[in-house]
Amino acid sequence: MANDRYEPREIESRWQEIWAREGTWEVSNDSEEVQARLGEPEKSYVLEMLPYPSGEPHIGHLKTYALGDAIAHFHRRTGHRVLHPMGYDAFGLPAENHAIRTGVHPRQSTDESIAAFQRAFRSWGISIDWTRELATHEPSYYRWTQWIFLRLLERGLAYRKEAAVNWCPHDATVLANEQVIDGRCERCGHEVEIRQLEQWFFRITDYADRLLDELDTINWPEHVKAMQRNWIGRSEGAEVAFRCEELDTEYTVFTTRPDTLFGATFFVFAPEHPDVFRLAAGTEHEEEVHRYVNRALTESPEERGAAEKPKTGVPLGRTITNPVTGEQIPMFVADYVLMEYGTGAVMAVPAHDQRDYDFAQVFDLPIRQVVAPADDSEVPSGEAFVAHSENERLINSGEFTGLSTVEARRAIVEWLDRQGKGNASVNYRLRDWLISRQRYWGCPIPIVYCERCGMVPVPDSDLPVVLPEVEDYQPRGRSPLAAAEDWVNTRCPRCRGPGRRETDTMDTFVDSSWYFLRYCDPHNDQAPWDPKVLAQWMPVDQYIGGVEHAILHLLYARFFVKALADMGLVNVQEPFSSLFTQGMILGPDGQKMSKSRGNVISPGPIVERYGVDAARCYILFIGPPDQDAAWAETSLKGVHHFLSRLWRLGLGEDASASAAAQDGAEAPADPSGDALTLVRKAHWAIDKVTGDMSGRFTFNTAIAAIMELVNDIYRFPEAEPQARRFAIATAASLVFPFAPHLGSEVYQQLTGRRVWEEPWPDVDPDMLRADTFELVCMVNGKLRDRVTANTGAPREELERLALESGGVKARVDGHDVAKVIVVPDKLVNVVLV
RNA sequence: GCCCGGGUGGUGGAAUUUGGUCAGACACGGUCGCCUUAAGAGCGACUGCCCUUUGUGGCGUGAGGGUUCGAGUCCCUCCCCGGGUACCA
Repeated sequence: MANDRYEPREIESRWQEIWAREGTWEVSNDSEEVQARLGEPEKSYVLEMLPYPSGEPHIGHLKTYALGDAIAHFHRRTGHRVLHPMGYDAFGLPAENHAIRTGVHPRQSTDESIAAFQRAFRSWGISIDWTRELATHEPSYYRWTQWIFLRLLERGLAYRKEAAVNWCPHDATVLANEQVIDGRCERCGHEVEIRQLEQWFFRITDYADRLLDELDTINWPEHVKAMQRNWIGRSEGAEVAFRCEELDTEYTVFTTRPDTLFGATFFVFAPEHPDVFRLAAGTEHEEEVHRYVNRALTESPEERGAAEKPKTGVPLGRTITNPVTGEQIPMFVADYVLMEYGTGAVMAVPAHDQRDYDFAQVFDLPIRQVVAPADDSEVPSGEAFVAHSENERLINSGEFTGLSTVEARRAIVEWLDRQGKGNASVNYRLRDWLISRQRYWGCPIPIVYCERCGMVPVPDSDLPVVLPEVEDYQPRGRSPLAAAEDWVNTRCPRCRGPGRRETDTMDTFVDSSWYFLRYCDPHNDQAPWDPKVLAQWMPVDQYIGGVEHAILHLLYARFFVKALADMGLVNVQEPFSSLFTQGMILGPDGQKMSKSRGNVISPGPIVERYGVDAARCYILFIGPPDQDAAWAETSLKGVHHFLSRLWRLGLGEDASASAAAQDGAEAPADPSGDALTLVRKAHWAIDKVTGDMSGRFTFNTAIAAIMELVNDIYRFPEAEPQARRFAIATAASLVFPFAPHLGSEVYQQLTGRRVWEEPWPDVDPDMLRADTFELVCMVNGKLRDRVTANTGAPREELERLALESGGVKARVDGHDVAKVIVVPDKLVNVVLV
């Protein structure tokens, strides 16, 4: 033996080589015939969110893939055929911005980064089926992104319109609503402007109800579902038409509180509302309205959105009729009303809406209470009465007075309906998905504009529309592709006349909205996938990724799958049956890792020094994986120490290899003494680890259980060798999903076999219970004695044992016993009067 | 404001599934010892707080109340921290 030190890198590269050479983690798409013959072992599709290849992988990647890999290994060894593929989300702004700075083509920097990720994944020993690898910037992939775009276009789910859109002046491109955080670009942090532009959209709003309702069918963390519900923002209410007699026009508003209609004492338009100028024309306020609107439009969304700022607005100098009271109520324009939500106009009920109340105060407008608090309490002055319970009743509301707010909602909507003045309605916060980007490094939109035929889709047979080479990536308010004249000028696919290509590219979230489907059938060049093959694998059984994608990616992917399912191309309604969102690894200072803070931990040197098994185990041991955790190198050393101890146990057994060959690592038939203790501990560990892997993914306690097993093996050096070998082999087998190299190594030392080919160990339930236990004897809830009792002993016997025990007896004598609580196999509590 | 999480030793965290003793598993850090020429590694013991009563002692899971024979765990009120979201009518 060269030395007796644990040398992880040697062990790790040896096993990695075997897995690469033998393609251990590859799975095939079986024909139906083969499937029938195999008797259909259950499939399991385990997937981590694909990485965005930029620079080198960081420690967060290691966490994601260590988590997914542990689950994949566990599923394999519990009898599943596991699909565990890998790919790269290769288009996107960072590579392009890098190109602008350095002149290096985005393809080159992206491919270099992909190579770095590939090296990392191999050196981390992640069990990937490399035959299914893909990257979204390859024409063989984005050909089908374009194909899907055309299918959406055919169904009216992709469309072009001019709209007020979010524009990032720094990145010189438009952004989806989901990509604007607090009025700023999620990528570069610059304040977003609003521009009127003609852009491509996906009609995700058509799916709002299904995206909402079908959240109930999937096993996702509740907070992620809540975020999606919030984002979709479904509100039930009514549309109510208000008539302006003076100008003979009608304006509809959306309200969630039709029951307060009698309290509507004025009416407000958003500054962007197209009729504002027309309404003000010829009134004394005309000029003031123009000034106000112009100022409002130049304010950034952030300035305007400040909730605490005092209400401002201007009267339009005209009135409109409240449809239930017939009153003429004044109209205003005010920037607290948003054009993007509802109809861009609201009925104002100052008594029952805080914003309307504040506005009414500024303009001294009437405030008419129409709902009475249930308990007749006074409404605090300066506040609108907005709280509502089932018991509140209407006042000052004509024939509806006395109804509860719930009844009134229905009754007033019915009345409006009969009068043709309104109807029940549902409103959403969700907007259609804006997918155009005025940038180079993305998937070209397969559209040609022809003077004669108009907008013409590129035929399927001409796909892919390949991204051309350009000299200058600098965005100048139009896509850099516009400069590629040879590419832009083309023939119209319909009339063969001159045409010009669409020069915007697609949002990269389009690329990643369907990659999990392509993994199922990655080499198909006739279709994006064969629906029959897809049905073998979809849905993804376990999806793993960061919570930062809770809305964007996860909502878009769900929309894609539903749309594709409606076309008959996909067999499921939801892409990801179960979702696990992992927490971040923070720097040693407890702060988010960042170059500027100088607290970045790179996986490379860590793996070099301690081995990847130690790094992976440490990341999982640090705490529950869905929580954030600060990096602590000393703790990593502790895990390395544990792995060394396990490794040395394997080494010790190697010396007695002849014995190992005879009885392998079977548990001894009838152990006793220390041997029994060890065998029992091993089964306890199997039970604990299996439970942790199946439910909440609390790998930290699973690893702690294996640590306890290893500690016990050290504690009983004299135990019968066969029991020791069983315990060591069990520890190796259990640690394999977390430390696959060491697990393989130690297991092979003991048994000569490959641990990943072995089924997951079975628990012997008899070994989980001891024959006797310590019966806790309490008096009035205080511990007074312990005695040994037989497991499974009847209540009467336990009660007798407790009452006879010295500590109890001394306190019970001379008192009356009120009752005796017996918890089988645990305790007896004697309650005195 | 609203919606989710969460608050346990010097530190990360266990125990929350089903209310069941002794809270604090497993680690980190610390103290002491063994081994070693030394260092490292390794091995072992101790490590919530308090006490002029060292005891089958007292106190202890953000604060206060409650239910119970029994509460970190359930209920109520409140405080604090993290995340999401917001003039959404």
